[in-house]
Amino acid sequence: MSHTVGIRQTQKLKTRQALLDAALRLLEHQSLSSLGLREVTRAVGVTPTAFYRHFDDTAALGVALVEEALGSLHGVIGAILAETGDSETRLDRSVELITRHVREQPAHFRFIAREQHGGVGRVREAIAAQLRLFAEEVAEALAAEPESRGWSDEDLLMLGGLYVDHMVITASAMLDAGPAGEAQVADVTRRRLRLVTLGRRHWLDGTGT
Amino acid sequence: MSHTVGIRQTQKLKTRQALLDAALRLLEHQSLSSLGLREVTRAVGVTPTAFYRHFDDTAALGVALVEEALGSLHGVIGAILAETGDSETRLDRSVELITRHVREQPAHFRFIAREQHGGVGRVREAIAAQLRLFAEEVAEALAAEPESRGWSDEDLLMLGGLYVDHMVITASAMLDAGPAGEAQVADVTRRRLRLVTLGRRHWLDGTGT
DNA sequence: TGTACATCAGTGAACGCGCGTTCACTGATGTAC
DNA sequence: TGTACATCAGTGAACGCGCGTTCACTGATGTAC
Repeated sequence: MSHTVGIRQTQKLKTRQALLDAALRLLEHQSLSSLGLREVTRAVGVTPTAFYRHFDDTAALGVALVEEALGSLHGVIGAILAETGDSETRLDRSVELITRHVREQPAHFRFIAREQHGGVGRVREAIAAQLRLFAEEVAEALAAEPESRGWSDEDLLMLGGLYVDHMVITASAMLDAGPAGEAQVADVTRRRLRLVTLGRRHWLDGTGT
Repeated sequence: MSHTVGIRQTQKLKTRQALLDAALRLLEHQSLSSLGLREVTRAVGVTPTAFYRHFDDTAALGVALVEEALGSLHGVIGAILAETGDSETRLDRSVELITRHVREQPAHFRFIAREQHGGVGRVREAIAAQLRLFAEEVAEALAAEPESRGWSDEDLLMLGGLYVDHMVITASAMLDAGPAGEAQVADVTRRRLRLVTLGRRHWLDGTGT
């Protein structure tokens, strides 16, 4: 029962993480399909063959990066939406949240934006699956709000997807704009979300509810 | 004055177009940063060195593809928005237009979606410039509508950008969904646009206009 | 129209280089008794 | 606790291959007279 993780496993995980970190850094200026296995191992300081102890190929490493980038975000958006306050306040909080995450983890967001429609199928699918999950989580959180009375599940999912797509757009616009243009991107995003909120409020007008 | 284009120039343009066509086909399953110059010339049937008579490198070829893919769309969106009819009809027409273009030119749209945030800076910039232009054109067309009375230029540009971003999202969603899922993507897009239209209608509520 | 020269799109050989993958290996860590 | 064997993360040499780019070239097209 003395399972104190083990020196071997600890070291292996450390190398694996080093490979992921090095790859993420290299991917800031190129896309996954042109990332070389040797390039990554060289950056870490291990032999090319060591790579195979951790991943089958660079596509598998990419899938692991998707998990690392998006896995920790589950629940975060739902938590924001579950907050109280008027719509304007919550909207500001949402934009702040994205801004902060992008500022703290730019490489992760750049990777997701780049590979969402990139050349590696398995990675595209992994990202799509995570974003679909997000959309469903947001839809579920929206369903709990009084403003959603009378909304069909389908329409809630449509709105959830719209919010998620806007998160991605905003994140990648901020990366493109850099720190200097961050405030302007945040401003445009707030106005877009305000317009969506208005649309949401009048969605059922004339439906007789 | 006998400038009947010239055999030499005609042949050169033909080869250039063949390079563009071959590249576009190869780019359906990979991204530009991993596209090889030799791969393209091999597909066309010319020697690798012939490539340099037309482009400095694959990035330059990518920029030419951006022009080919988006250059012809200028005015098209404005024309749709300039049409008359109730908002629901025009919305249907817009979604039909995107659907048709994507079905007819899937490779071009896939290329744009893939390289919008891809690994090649010059191509990213070329796409961003074109999309910014589209947003401005849409904003201008919107400004001419009576529904836009009281709107600031800034808000019109925000709305134009929102429409353009949704075009791109829709196009890439349709490519991901394939012919089978096309109808469903069109349906969700229509509902999203309907929500945006509602928001637009109530944008100035409480402003005193 | 005919001739002599200039242009230039495409050729073909050659280069050095880094790639992904294989293989047998080493030596520290883990396990059974 | 000590010993003998098993495991396995990382090594290092080797392979065949396709890459981007250079260079001097060829021969059809274009131009000047």
